[in-house]
Amino acid sequence: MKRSTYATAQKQQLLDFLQAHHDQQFTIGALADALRASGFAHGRSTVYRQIGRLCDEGVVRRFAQEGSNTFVYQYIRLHPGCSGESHFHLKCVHCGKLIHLECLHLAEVRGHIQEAHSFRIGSARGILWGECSACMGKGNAHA
Amino acid sequence: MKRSTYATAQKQQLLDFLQAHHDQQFTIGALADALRASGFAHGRSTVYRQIGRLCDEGVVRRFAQEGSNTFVYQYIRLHPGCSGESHFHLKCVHCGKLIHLECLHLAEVRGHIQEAHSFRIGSARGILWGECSACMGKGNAHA
DNA sequence: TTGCGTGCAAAGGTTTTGCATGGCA
DNA sequence: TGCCATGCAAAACCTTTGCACGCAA
Repeated sequence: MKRSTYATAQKQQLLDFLQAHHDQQFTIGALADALRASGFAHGRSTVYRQIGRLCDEGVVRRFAQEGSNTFVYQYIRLHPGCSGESHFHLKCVHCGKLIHLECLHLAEVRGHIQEAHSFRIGSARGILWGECSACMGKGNAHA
Repeated sequence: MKRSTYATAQKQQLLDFLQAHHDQQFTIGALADALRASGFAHGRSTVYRQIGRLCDEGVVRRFAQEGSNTFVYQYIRLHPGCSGESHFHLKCVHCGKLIHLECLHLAEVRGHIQEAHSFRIGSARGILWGECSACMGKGNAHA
């Protein structure tokens, strides 16, 4: 199911960078800057286009931050033995950190919601927003 | 903690409209149009400003839709006896419908995640995206 | 050699801001 | 009467698109 694709240096560098920082989120501008520093001159359009492709492929996810209207992007690490059903993400509102959860307790939740509430949580969509332990300590304000 | 505020017709109409359609989401443009039809000429800037205020107050929430870069807004109905702890939302990826859930089973989940995974789900942030029963029947494609 | 990928610049669309006017208190 | 809210228009911003060149296959 691979399309016609060329393996370009830009594409590889972008993917490498995202994988290396899989628990962080980046704006397009930040990505372009970071990659420029890596030695290649990445145009913004290219980053947009590559990111768009990665989003389509499900490798990267786009998030909206509260209070901002620029989107951030983040690599979604898919564990080899990930069942999907029991796979959830916790995402910190403050720092954007993404925590991957493989927990049977949560698999049960998915089933419960489907049966008791007639609602099917998408396998890649089990994301709960909240506050990570690091940010909890810093006394960040909002709920 | 109310600020200095004047009760204007526009403000009231906007809130009324959002409350009356609390399970639907709207773009700013759609809101402006709908309100214009209601007899008042709502300028876009005003809608933006009022919506922004409502978001700050927690009465309205802003969502980003996949594949679109315009935001949608939705009234968040807060039930009188809502504990917060057991209050979750299910939001349909397809139609945007927001289902309010008061379920003890989920309250337990919140506790579990906090204890076992050191992560605190915000009381107003327990939102799970998926597919509602109506859209499931329509055979909508994506996960 | 073919045609996709890239980068620049321009276009497109959404959201924010400045400023004069109008309406609530 | 004072001052916030409104609405128009312009500005600011992010994202997408057009086009010519470069590079992978």
